[in-house]
Amino acid sequence: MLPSSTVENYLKALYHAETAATDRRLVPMGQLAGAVGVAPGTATTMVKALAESGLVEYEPYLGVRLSPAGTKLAALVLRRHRLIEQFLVEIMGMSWAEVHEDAEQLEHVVSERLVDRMDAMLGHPSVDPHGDPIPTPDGAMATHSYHSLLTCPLQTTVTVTRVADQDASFLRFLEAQELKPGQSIEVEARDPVADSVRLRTGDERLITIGAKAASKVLIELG
Amino acid sequence: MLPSSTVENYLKALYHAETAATDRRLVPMGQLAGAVGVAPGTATTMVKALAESGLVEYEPYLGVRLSPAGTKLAALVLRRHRLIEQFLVEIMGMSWAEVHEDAEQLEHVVSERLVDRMDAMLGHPSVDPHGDPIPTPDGAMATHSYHSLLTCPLQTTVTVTRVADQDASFLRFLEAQELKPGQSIEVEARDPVADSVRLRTGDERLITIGAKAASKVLIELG
DNA sequence: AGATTTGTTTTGATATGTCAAAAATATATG
DNA sequence: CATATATTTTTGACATATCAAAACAAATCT
Repeated sequence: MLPSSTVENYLKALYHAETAATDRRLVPMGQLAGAVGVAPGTATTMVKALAESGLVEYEPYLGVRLSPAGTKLAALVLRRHRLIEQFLVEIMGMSWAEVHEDAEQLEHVVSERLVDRMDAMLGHPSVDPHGDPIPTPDGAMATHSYHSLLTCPLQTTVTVTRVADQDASFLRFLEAQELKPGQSIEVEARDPVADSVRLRTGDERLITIGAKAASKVLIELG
Repeated sequence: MLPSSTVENYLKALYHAETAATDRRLVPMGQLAGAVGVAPGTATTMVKALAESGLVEYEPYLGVRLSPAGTKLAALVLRRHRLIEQFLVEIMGMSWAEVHEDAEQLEHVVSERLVDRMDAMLGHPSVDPHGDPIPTPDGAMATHSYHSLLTCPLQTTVTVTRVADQDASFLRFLEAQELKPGQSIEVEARDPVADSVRLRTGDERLITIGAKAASKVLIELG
């Protein structure tokens, strides 16, 4: 039986929660419920069903983690999602700030045939418009540990490679400030008291952003 | 409240049933249930709910017809469906025989933004790959009465303009026989006893097809 | 430790969409 | 026109996914 879009959304949320966490602990139910947007009790019910199907491992009162099967399924959903985003931007000329919602719907209905076709038209891309890696058809995802504008060395040219946030207004802000993946910048200074980071963009403009925003802009040295 | 895909499918089935019928009678429940692929009782329940929402007019034991509001909604679903099919064929290079299933899923989730973008990329097409007319954004559909290979004059050059069937193997057959919309042919003869129609294709091949198949190939004179 | 707060599970309901089979109605046949 | 056949509706049930609020467990704080 193929997983409903509801199941796919729970698995995706778990995948994100697990990769966001530094350690390998269980994801608490409250967090999962919040991520999926349901009441806590609903998440409990659903997780018990997922455990029944072998997609997750569930420890009552402690939390839940994806099983190998669940991890693979989640990766395939992400593959669809990210290929769709790349397609919407590259082929259909949509803004990287507005494709997330569309991809969120389409990821549950596109056929494998369609995904393969998009993949081919895009030349088998390895990342989506936000720099997120696109898993392979067998569910393997390149894992890369990034610096962010909050952790990288100062006064050094770095390249934005990934943005860990899908919020449209944040993405539009980054676009306006020339902070999209691929663009080069330099961190001038950080001010822990003001909770801010001062940047010098490629065209020599100086801008200051908050620490939380800075932590979402992932970079590579050079 | 926006209509679920289930509702959209019922409306679409009714639209097809109504335009397929020569007269303007009510669509019987059994036919609707068959078209949607549910048990008769299920259709009754659903139709009562649709009537409640003002999308159909329901006459117990007699049948059901779309209300003006229901007709418009159905036309908008068809608009999405047909634009998607055209997009999959023209932009994504998929076969006209295989796009129906994908469109059937996508039609319920594409955003208006996405539909508009496809429409623009395609140059605001008036028909889809099967020659079916694409309704306008306000739900207006060009109605055109066609001849078919079963009713058109003999020994006269005609152009295939529309195919009233979505079956993949039938469409592949037509493609192989050079009977896609746009291609010119001539009806040599009809044999009522053998229930067949003999055609001369553009490249002078002679082929014979059954009357039922012939009735699904719609044409224009010249 | 005992009490409070926080987080989780259970319980009882609800909404949507579906089926099988019994009951009701309409249509066709002799 | 009365009965047999078709179709349609009703009924009772089920699956999925959800919530609110009560019950329960764990962690935290004097």
